[in-house]
Amino acid sequence: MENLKMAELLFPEITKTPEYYEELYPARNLKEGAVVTRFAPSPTGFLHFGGLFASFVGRTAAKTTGGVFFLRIEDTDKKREIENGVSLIVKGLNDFGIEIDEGMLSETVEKGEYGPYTQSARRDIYRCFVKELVKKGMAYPCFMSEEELSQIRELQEEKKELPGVWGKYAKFRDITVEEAKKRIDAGEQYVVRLRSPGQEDKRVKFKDVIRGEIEMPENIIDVVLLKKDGIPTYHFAHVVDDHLMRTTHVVRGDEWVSSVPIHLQLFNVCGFKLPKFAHISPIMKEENGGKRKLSKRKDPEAAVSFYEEEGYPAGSVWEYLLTLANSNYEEWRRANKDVSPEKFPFSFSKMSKGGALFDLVKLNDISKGYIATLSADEVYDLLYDWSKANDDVLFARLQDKEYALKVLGVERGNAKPRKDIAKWKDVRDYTEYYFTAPTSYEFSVNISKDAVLEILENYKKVYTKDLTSEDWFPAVRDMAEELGYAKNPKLYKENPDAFMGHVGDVSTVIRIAITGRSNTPDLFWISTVLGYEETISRIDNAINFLK
RNA sequence: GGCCCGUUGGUCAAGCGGUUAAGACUCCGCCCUCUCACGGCGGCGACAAGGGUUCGAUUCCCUUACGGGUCACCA
Repeated sequence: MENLKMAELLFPEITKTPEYYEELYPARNLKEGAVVTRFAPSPTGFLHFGGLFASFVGRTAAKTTGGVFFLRIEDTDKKREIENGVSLIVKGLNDFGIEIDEGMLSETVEKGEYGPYTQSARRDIYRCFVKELVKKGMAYPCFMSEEELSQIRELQEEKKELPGVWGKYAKFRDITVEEAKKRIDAGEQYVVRLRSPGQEDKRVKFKDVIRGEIEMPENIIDVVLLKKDGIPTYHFAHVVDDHLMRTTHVVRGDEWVSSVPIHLQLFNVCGFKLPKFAHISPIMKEENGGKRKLSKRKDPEAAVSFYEEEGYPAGSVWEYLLTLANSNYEEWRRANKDVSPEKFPFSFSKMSKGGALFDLVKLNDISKGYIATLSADEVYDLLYDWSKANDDVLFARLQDKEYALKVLGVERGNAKPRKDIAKWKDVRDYTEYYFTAPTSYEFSVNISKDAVLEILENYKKVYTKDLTSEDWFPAVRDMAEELGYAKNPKLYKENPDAFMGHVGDVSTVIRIAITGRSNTPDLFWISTVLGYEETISRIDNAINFLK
């Protein structure tokens, strides 16, 4: 009776019952084994790599099991919230192709039957469930002041006891309705706390799908359920939301494992079925020989916008994350070259328990491999979008699509495609010579100026309009031989004194004349892209430069 | 400090009582080759330390060290 009165005193405006919500959000009709999970960030800043990783894992788990992945915004802390926080997260997710089945699509728009997906819009739901707890005597109003709280904390530290409001320190546990009413009428503010049924010497066990069995002391703290502003804490909101949204797997960072005993207890007192937990280890960064968590403030690569700005395609980042999540992915990838990554049999239990160091070199390697599998058209489209926002010069160059496709198509699409582009930011420099003729040249010191001129003059005669790719190299080789160069490097090495050099030296001279560089892809194809006139004109430029 | 978790080559990692301790990235050779890239072959390089248990421990237990997380009316 007392409990019921207390509930009405605290929550007079709540008329709905938990049953109402249970019916409103029925069990999901999904096939056996389907994973329902979510990404539940606070809108406090840009999406960071750890968040992207967590949502990626959730997305992958849902996708590979025919489940649901949704985005819930945890905005119960108004103080830390920033403007456009939701948009920042949604954009970050979009940029990397993390698709959302349900939840927030923008600052105000959402989709799905289990909403609202923003916690601030769920106030009545939480209050309804807290009211129920009060009715059952499992929760109570607490009028302790901040000073009192820090006082008991000091005392507890002194006595080396568990800090927090528990047992004998929970002075409002048994407050009467009369007293509560008196204090409320007097304008006192209060929080609602759980009356923890935990016992000091008991332990709880749970199984994390990544980390396995974990055993910890049972929670005995009367945790805050509703803050003085009537808004729930993370702990309570998490329990109510994930129950009502029918989450099967709670995927989140491993900073949460230490509060699992609280969550376990909360699910229990509410009479909710327990979800499975998947606690992901953080991605680390090396610093001064040590490891530390990738930091939003200190590390540019912590912000997902870094990858967008550098021009790592979503597919590259996706594959990198997959190798980070399940290390057998690379092996699977090699065995299933043409299969979509979505078909990869993702497994929580294969995830690493320790934090992995973020490895940009590895990302580059994976990205090169990924970009090498793309067609010139695909590269063009991705590059077009990227340069539009990030590189005006490149963007202007891409306006001549026909030419750009030729440039991007050099040595692409064959059995051994080139792997030399890791990110779009590299492209401008990498393709520079297709768009601007070299203005200065550095020919090898081993070859005299006269010899260079001789090679170039002769090459103008050799390089004809109708030359094919099969004929090109033999023609260069013959020319080299005539001028006194060995027709292959081996011959030259065997008898260096007999030759002026070898065919490689000759083609390098030509290469530098045309591109200004000593290392480039196949010269014939470069010339083909440039066109006959341009090629000859560049040779002439080089000749004039030397004279 | 209490409570959790972790520690296999420079990095990411297989391994789950008996293995010459996989593989990938990096680095270094060689081959292919007109340069570069690709590709192929090969090499360098590891079970944090000490105790147990066991015929036998990288694998199981304990201790130590180191690293990480957490102990809010923040998530």
